[in-house]
Amino acid sequence: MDIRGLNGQFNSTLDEKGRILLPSKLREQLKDCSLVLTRGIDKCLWLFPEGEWSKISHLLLDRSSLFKAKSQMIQRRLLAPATELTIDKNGRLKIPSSLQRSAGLIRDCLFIGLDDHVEIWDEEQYVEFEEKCESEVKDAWEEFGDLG
Amino acid sequence: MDIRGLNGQFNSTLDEKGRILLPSKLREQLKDCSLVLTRGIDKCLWLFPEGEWSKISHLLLDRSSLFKAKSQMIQRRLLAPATELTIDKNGRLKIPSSLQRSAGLIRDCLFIGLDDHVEIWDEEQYVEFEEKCESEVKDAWEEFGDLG
DNA sequence: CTACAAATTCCCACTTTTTCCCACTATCAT
DNA sequence: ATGATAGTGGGAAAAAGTGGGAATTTGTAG
Repeated sequence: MDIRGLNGQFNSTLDEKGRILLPSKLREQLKDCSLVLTRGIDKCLWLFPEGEWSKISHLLLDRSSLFKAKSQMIQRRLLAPATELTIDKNGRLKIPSSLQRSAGLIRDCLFIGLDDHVEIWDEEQYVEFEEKCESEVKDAWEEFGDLG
Repeated sequence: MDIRGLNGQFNSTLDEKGRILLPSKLREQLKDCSLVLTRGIDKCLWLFPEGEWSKISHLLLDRSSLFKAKSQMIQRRLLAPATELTIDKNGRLKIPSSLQRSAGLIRDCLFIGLDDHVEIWDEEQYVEFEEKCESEVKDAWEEFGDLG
């Protein structure tokens, strides 16, 4: 199914068994979708409704070739780690341990809605990342204004 | 048999006898195929379902010539090391020691599904390789976005 | 051709991880 | 209070993963 309008920022904690509660607002929006989780471009995970993900993955696969180093790398980095998730009876997701590690998830996490997908960050990692980007945000904002 | 849609990223360990467990999801997908293992282009091994491998190997042979140094090189590097594997009763593969050496497999390994084949990396080698490629991935991703 | 060592295969047993359920607490509105 | 939703934790069965001994094959030197 195709979902848009995912938004909001929520805290949630990962337990020792690698489970994390999907915040209720997101759960509400996503309850009828299959979900796909994969590594994001930054140090986070991306959670997609299956419909949105399949658009992206097909586009990538169509353009990829065993003979092109770049497309192989994109496949390794984004397509391969993708895994289908289900929401358990308590509304939680099980994050595979390899994905926990790649995003550096420890315990306190952040869900960030980005319209067609949701990012999952380790809270500490995210604060760090945001600081690092603060100056870039200002530049990006000015640049953005020039386009209008 | 012809298999597509191989994906996922899995850890597995090579034991002292050169055996490695094929992760259960891949095992499920590959249980009815003969498998071919050969050296990959990067420092890894390539595991192909026989059907996909035969496409590739024929393609390579068709384009190659005794008189061209490059095609001889490709034959030596990719076709010659190819060996047929079987899955044992416990779901493991026996990796010939020459292939272990060429990919630098020690103990902790990574299986990476790439649609029509699976790569087998030494974990440490892969982490190193990925770091080296991280910026390239970001560029490729932006480029990809411009096409959509 | 035989005898011995090395390597491979087969099989069993153990450990770890994952999955499925259920129980408990907290908060809020009725 | 009471019942509903949100959030946490943990036990136990099942599945996945790991190691190693014994049997069998292979290869080699006498």
